[in-house]
Amino acid sequence: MIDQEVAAVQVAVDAPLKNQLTYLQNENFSVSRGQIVTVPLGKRQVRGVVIGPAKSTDLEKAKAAGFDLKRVISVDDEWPALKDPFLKWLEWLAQYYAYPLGRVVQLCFPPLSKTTTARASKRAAVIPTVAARSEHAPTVEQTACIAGIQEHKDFSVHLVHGVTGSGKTEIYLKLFEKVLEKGQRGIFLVPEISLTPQLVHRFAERFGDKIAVLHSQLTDRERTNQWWDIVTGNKKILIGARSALFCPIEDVGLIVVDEEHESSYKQDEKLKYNGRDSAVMLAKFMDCPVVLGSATPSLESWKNAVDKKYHLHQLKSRVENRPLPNIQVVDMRLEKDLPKKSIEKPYWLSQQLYNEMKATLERKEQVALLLNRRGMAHLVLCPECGHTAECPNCDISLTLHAQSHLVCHYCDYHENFKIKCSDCKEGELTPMGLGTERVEEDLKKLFPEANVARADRDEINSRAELEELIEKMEQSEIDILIGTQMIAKGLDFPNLKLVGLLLADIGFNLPDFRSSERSFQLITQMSGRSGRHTKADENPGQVIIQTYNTTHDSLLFAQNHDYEGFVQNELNHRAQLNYPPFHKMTAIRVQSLSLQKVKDTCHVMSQRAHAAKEKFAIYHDIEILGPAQAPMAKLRNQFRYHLIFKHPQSQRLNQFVSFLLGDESWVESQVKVLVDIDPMNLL
DNA sequence: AGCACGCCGACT
DNA sequence: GTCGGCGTGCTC
Repeated sequence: MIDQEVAAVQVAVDAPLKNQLTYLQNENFSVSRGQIVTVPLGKRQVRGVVIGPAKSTDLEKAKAAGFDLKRVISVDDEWPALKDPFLKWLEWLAQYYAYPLGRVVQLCFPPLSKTTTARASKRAAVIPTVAARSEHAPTVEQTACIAGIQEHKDFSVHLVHGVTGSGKTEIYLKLFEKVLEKGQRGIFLVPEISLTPQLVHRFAERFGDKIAVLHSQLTDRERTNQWWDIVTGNKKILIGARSALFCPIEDVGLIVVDEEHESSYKQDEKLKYNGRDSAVMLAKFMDCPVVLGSATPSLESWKNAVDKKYHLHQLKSRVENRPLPNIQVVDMRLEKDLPKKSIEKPYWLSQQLYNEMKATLERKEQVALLLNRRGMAHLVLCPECGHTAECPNCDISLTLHAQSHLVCHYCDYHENFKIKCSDCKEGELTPMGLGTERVEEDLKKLFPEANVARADRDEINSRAELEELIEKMEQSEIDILIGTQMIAKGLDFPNLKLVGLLLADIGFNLPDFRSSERSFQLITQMSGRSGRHTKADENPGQVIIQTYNTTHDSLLFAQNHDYEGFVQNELNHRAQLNYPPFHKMTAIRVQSLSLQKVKDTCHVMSQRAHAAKEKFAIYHDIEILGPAQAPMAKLRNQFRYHLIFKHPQSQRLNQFVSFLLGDESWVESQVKVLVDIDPMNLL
């Protein structure tokens, strides 16, 4: 009697509802788990996924809440029903990331419906047609790595730690070849930024038209067509950014996550999932191997490898024994004491980097400079009264662009730059601090013969523009490239022999426990762009790091190419402070236009948290931090506070948070409470 | 998320 | 009078 069969189903509908809704079966047909259906919801009709038969308790609950059950309207037969390993994965996501299943499920649908007639498009083909290219024989290390992974055909996680230029992509290609031979399909996940034409080209050379690509710059029609190509099995390998995981592919034989350490795998709105972690779980449900690759693995993955949860495969040398670049550190504090040379050199450029640039350009080789800050000046300051121009909507100073515009990098606020100080009406606002725009301008004066190009979010807005830049770099039409972290990832230019990091300090002291790890990764990744194609007997690529803090751990270990030394050192710090990867973290963000409401809500939340911790033995070990102002205390006019919870087990933490937020009725109106599981960004 | 309802100020 | 702005509440 308890679980009596009733002619009703539970449906996850397209609405932000915590639970599934109960619907009666249609008299004319019967639906079951996984099927995509249309159901009535209020005055409209919405799409939903059938999760399973309703139990008598579900019916009673709905009746008690005063609902007259409605009927399923129709089955959407355009889409095949979601198969169980995949649906179970979606359920895991909803549960783990505390997000309504109905909203998670909606990510599995393409934006448009299936096309019946192909229309001619003027846009370039999504997948280029390219000639096959002969491949290099794999190195001993590569062969060992491939063999080590191929021993496993069931679920297993492999961490491939290979220095920059060690040929990780070749390993992925070989592994995918085997997947195709077995008639299975594969997923290749990359951070959005490194999903470049170069990469797609490389896969197209090997697999011809068997690949599909999903990224944010496709039109809705292109995206829909790529989606169907891979779902129907017309195409076999899906290359995509994190959202590609939601493509309901069957018979997956391998998932590869490249640059697994990248924080951009974490989505920081709506469903705040981590693409890397979700890929590992998907592989688990699909029961296939998953490969995580990086030159600088995240501490989370590294610890899993050390603990033998992941299989570790290391590549310690570059292909063809090409040498690793030579890294020098320049102390910028000593620069101002150097005797003045005849040449008028900008203050941000050290003598050493200037000399190397000159020599490199004379050899007709390329230079890339990294400065992780856009604009002309990072802030404008009145020397008379100390007033700085700040964004009225955010807790941040305005950046000067093109000598005329003050821009906020966090919202769309901008105003004209007026020299006269608006505060004391006396002083003149002076540009301070360096940005890529300023560097570009100075470089053009300093090296008038050289072609200088800039790559940052202001200059490169589309895939086409990035493609054009890459093309110019490959053709050596650019001599000096100045860019933000946009240029640090995945790019491979044979003639690039000198890399300069202008201000390595940016990021060393951000109020985020991952700032050292991020700095180490950025320095290592950027250094890895230098001299990738120098032969074993040639001079290695050069890297010059300018800094005011020459003794920072990230710098010293990066200089010696000592990843393992860095992680060991950093793991010790994290262990002492109970930070990830030792403890799991969950952040609860509270935001509102009213500062008082934010504070009040945090206060109540904190009391509830402490009460639960005291009352229940299972929660005694939960660590509660805050409430505190978020480091960006005001953003887009919203005040922001957060609470952070830590515990060694994610399951216990999850339980605690759902207990805290199960009933949100006490939260005042106009206050937003957002949960971030495994946050990557505490700003 | 949508969609309706209801309360207020502004305009024919 | 009524049109339309948005804050609030509800959906099996």
